[in-house]
Amino acid sequence: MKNSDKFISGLVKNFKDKGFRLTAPRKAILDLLVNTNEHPSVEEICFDVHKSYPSIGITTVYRTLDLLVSWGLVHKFDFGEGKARYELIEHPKGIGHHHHLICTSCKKIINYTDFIDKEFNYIPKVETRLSKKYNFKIQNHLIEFYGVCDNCM
Amino acid sequence: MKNSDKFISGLVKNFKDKGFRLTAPRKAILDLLVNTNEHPSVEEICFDVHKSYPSIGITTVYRTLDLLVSWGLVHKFDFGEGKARYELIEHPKGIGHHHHLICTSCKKIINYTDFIDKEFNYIPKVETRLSKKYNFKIQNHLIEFYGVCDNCM
DNA sequence: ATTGTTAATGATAATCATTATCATTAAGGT
DNA sequence: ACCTTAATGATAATGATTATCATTAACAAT
Repeated sequence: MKNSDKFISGLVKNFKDKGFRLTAPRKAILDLLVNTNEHPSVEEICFDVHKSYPSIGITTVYRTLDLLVSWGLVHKFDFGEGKARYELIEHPKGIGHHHHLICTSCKKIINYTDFIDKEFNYIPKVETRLSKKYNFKIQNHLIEFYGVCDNCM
Repeated sequence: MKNSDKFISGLVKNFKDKGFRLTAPRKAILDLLVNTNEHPSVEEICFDVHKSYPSIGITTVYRTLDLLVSWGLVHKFDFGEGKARYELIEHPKGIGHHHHLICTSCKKIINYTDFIDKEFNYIPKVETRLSKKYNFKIQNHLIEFYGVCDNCM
């Protein structure tokens, strides 16, 4: 069994366990999310899914993503483009968890994944503390640094 | 001289130094930003500024905020409401720098400001490292934890 | 396997934040 | 006081997201 199939099974299970129906458009959307390394927008997801499931409607893409986001399985990004971008939080073969440097001038986004040890230790400790204090089940985090890039200085 | 006046002077200087004109609507918007503890939306800013400067147009609010964001003086937040919210990055009397816990189910936002020592040490170290590595001048950061709150569990 | 219930879909229209346009106004140097 | 030109604000245009609703199809019960 491919690694990505395992992921899809897990996602599918989520739908069933929560009493939602497992439909063809939902499967097609999940399949796309598992097989991309990007942060696709709704429009891009719709365009791509259209290849395997031509009758896909954009409304369904919005609705399916909303579900996945509310279950903490997908993260919804806003990079200031006026539209959202989406990414599976646990990704079978993606670029993996990453943080961003965002240039406030030209909007360029730099992904970085080369965390130092300090960074690995920091997050779990803070998460444990906050979870307890606020009785909040943390599923994901977003760390972004804003500033001025090379070209814009 | 009031603390908030000092801040406004600094902001004003920014406009002059960069060759932008210091106009009444811009002054009114700065004044509002300095005197709020909220994360106001464009609509809210427009409404409030209208009291002191009734002819304010919403376009000017957008334009002024864009300038301040591009200079790294104001942070533009997206809390998933379909509209942006804004806050002065260095605030004379605000709630101060804070991070967020965001419930992906009901969208509730919890601010927390009680950082532990580890958290104080972590950020500057990472910023120094990233600044050097990517030749990027960091002005601000955003740390958000996503999950499920008390009520939604 | 067939049926019945009802959630899910997708075309379309509606909404709403943001951006573009452009004639008019006013900042700030001369 | 005048001039140049950036800034303004009313309005229209755009574009992402959401609401509506008749139709379709999942899947539990038979």
